[in-house]
Amino acid sequence: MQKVTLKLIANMLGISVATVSKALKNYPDINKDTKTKVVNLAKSLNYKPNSFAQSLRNQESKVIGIIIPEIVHYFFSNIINGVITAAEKKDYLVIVLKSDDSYKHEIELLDLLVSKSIDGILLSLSGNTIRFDHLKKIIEEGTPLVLYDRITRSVNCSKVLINDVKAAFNATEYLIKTGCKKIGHIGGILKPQTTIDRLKGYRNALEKYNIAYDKSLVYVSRDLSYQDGYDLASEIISDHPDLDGVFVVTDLLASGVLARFKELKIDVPNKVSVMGFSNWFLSQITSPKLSTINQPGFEMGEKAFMLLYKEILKKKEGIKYEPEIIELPTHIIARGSTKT
Amino acid sequence: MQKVTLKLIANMLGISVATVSKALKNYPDINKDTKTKVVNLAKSLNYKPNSFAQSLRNQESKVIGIIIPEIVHYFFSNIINGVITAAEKKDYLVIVLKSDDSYKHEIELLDLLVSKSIDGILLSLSGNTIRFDHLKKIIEEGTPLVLYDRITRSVNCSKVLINDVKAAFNATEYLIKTGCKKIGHIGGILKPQTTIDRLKGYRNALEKYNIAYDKSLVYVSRDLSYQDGYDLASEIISDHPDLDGVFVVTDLLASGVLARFKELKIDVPNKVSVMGFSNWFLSQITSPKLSTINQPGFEMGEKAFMLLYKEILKKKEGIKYEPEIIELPTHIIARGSTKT
DNA sequence: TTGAAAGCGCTAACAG
DNA sequence: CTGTTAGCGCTTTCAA
Repeated sequence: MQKVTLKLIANMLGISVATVSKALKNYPDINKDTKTKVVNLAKSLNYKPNSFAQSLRNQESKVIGIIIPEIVHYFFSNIINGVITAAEKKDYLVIVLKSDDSYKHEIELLDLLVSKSIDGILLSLSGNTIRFDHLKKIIEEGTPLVLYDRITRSVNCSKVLINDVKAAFNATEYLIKTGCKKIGHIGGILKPQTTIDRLKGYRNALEKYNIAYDKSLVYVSRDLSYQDGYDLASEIISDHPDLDGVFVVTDLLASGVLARFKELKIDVPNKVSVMGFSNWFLSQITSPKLSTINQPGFEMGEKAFMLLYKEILKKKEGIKYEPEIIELPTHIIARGSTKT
Repeated sequence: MQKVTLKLIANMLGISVATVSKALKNYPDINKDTKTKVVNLAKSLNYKPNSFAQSLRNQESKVIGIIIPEIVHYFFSNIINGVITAAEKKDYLVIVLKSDDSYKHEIELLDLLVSKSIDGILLSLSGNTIRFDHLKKIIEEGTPLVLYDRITRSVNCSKVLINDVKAAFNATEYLIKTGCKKIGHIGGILKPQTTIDRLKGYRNALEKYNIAYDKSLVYVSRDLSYQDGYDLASEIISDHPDLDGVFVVTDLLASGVLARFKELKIDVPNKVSVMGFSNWFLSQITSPKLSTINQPGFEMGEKAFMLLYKEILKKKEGIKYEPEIIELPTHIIARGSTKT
């Protein structure tokens, strides 16, 4: 099948390639007749510009890349969904890559994306990224980069995030205000900043209400899995039989806690209240339903893309771009796993 | 920042662009010394070939596209995960697009992908796609296309699927064998073939065990949502108080059914057994845990990519490719929502 | 063993 | 209003 190029059209019409190109691009200095002729022929031949040639010429691909720690993950898929939705509106395509929470892999993927000359990159740090030279390099080389969710303060670029300290503070405060006195915390080792911030919020709340911080009430989950929540629930309750509340760093983990408590016939919320974090879908179907903090994934994806898009435009126009940081609001969703 | 091209390297070394290109590509007819010099300089300058120029020359992009009905969806994200994982091993990047179950949108996206000259397309039909000319056109135009999960028999291309009839038959048979006599079915209106096939499997099983098919026992969900399952559960049990089993077309829907039955104090599985389909993660955390059919999403994604990859290679070599169809096995996962 | 030249398809400055 | 020309960066044939 003969492929349709500007040249072909030009030859058929006996005019030059340049004229055809201009006619198709609505240049003002083209005869109306010529233009109609070209446009019609192009349409009837089903002409599609060769995007490689265009990209080569224009130095832009209309493709961005997103690197995400995990794909099968309620919160992260919401982010992807937000990004794809926003990107589509601006005629951008999205290449999705997963870091599997590996620092090394993250470096490789970033490199891969840069070598493909995508127009920009959206990144949520792997749970094991501790140095940031690879990010700085990318920014220096001129590829727009926006961090979302798992960010770092050490790199100067646009970011979309929630205030984990504040959100965790609110979660813990809610437990206190609904009558809990001995509140545990199950955190994670991954996601450095996030985890640290949520623990901090938990501590801040205790402090504000004059509850002494007890290190033995803080547990650490290896992998934030359902199973791990299940196991840690046994531990925490046998270590602290008088526990009456627990703030869990993520809903999946919290649902494991809930399941184990149920088996142990521990009354939730009357004996122990459980507060999750993220508002995953599954928090609506546990029994009792899980109280949690809403973490707006879709919106985070949308905003992250918009920041990146703005930066791409500025870059094209040769204007310096000042990084922006967007903090998305969170709020408590009270359900059956906490007292009223 | 000066960008590193073959030309730059050639100038620095006082040799020609062609020689540099060949040296970097391990051509046999290059002087060893020249080669080392080139390779070293390229490395020290951190040379990255311009992928647009390469694509333009070589007519290949090493990028494929996948169109999926929904992003935030346990089964589908597993598929995406499988595709991305397999693609990465072969140095392919994956553009992810969602059709939102819209036929019109599906056509547009396909068009978009083709115009970007990606190397191949993976597609799961939207729930509203009833004509297939757009697919045939793509195949004719020479873009490799592989259908997965929601396929159609009307298009001659490679496919990866499960046998929905058989799987639904097994599911229903399992209910019968564990003592259910009056078995309902909750199906969907979307996913034409899948839905139809699962209903068929249900009917086949009834027939085999001489249970009369009763149309009034078959319910249709609009959107396969949790809420819809919840609502339909009320309906089915009030219409048929003596119901003792129900085969539900998807786990999410089934979990809604389970929740409603629990509220109504209907003993699952002793009064009514519930069988889901897909083995979503959430089926492990309902109470009781949901018995279901395992649908291997990750593997489906992997296989779909491999078929596409084979086809892309064949196309490059100019060899005709015969479509292949891979049927993935499914099996019953018996949990607490069915009798033993 | 090397390099000149052509060309992938498109765009844009400039001349006519 | 139209066409010529140059060039984006790379690959490959063919001649030297």
